[in-house]
Amino acid sequence: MNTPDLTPDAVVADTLALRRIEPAYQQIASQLRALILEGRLPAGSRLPTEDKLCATFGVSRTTVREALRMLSADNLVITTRGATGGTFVTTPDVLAVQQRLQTSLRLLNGSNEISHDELYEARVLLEIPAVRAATRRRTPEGVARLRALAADVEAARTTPDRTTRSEDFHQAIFDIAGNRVIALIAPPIWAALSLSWRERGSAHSWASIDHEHDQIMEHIERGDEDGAARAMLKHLQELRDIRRPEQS
Amino acid sequence: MNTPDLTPDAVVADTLALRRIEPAYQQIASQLRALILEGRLPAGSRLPTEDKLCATFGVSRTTVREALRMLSADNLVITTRGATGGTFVTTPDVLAVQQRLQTSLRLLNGSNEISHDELYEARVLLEIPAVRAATRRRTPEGVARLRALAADVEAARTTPDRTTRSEDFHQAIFDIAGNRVIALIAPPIWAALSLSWRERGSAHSWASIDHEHDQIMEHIERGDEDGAARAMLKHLQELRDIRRPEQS
DNA sequence: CTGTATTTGTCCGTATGTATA
DNA sequence: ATATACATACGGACAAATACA
Repeated sequence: MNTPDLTPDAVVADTLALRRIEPAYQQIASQLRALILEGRLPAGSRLPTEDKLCATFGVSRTTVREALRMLSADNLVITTRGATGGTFVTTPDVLAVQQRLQTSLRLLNGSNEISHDELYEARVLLEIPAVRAATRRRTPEGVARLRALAADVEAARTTPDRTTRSEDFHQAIFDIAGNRVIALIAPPIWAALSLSWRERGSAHSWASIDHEHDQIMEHIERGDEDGAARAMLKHLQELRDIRRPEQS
Repeated sequence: MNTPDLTPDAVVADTLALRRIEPAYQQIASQLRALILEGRLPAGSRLPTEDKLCATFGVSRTTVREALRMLSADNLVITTRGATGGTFVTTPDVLAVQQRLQTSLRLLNGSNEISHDELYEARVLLEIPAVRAATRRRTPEGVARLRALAADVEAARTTPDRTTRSEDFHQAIFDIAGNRVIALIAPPIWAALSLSWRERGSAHSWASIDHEHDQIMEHIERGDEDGAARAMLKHLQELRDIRRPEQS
């Protein structure tokens, strides 16, 4: 009656929509994960003890623990030891999300699924609109903060320190721009980018970078959106050229 | 001699830079993770069997397995059963990265660390530069693909189907824009956004959406970057207004 | 300060399921 | 069909950390 040209096995699998069986620990992890994502287990709430989870799921303690380890790797729960210990639903953490995204981008870059040039272009594509938004939404406090950070960059003497301070300066622009989604996504892209860049800072290039920072700040302060965008683009190109000198 | 106003405990902890002890399974996961990220365990390579890992780390099987579960939750390894089974380093997977980013954004949105408006603005901030890049880098094949997808949207009759097709249309623009970093990041943002949007498609709004798609396509085809950007902005605003009608 | 209870961390031994040769 | 190699799962036990009386 039912597609007689298929093998009996295939018919059964197809008509009943059978799925490959999943290990117990994965099923448990999936169920708990769903509860957390649906908000039925709110952040900070405590899961049952491992023994109770064993009872409810009808599995051994090893199985439950493996499921909990998966959730903790997802940054969905943390477990603490001791009398008042247990497994608790974590509050979402921006930093953890950024670190995870960074390693993912790094791996995708390593396997040539995304290229160096795309990372750089993505940075430009994020940072130009961001500096425009920052110009529109600037506040006296924000501008003052930028000035202080630019001074920190100039004061830094070693290359690693300079790099860190410079990233703070750029991050501050994202903060002033006021979009936390963009502010969250941009740093992992920079980080993945700079992992394959060789640092080549010289006293000469540092001076020109300081000058570019100043120009960006001035345009932001004056409310000159186009000028700020132009200055930022020039700055990013300069940063790229410093770190990847032409190799003839 | 050494900061005598601190408690002895604090002095010891400070001078020796002591760290909180980590469970064995976390240490093992960290070590293996580092090996994978450094590329010393290339994608596809096979880890030692659980028994051998027990021997090298000097721990029991339980501990090794919990560490492996953490790595598998990170999408760094997969394990298969059977004689030729074992634990293998995975090749980086774009889809897995996107899904993870989506759930992260969803959680951050739920805990008010990022707002609805920021998600929408982020979409605009990514999509306007993308449609500009797509216009510059358009190819006849790409434009033909856009036409086909726009026709698919018009042909779709149910609201969910329409939504899916429309996302395909937008995704195609990202593909033509040629930046896989942006193309990777945008969909999770949409998805997190649409989770809190109520679908409210009506026949009337569908017609205007189809018209906007056509206009975007025409500007891309003519190479009119500014026009394409304007049309896209108008379209995104329309999409927002449909789904979030003013609630007076 | 000293148990004591609670809970996770870790180990061992054993049995089962699964895929390959 | 049988053997082999591997992950999966169980149950029991003890150690270690933490809070609290």
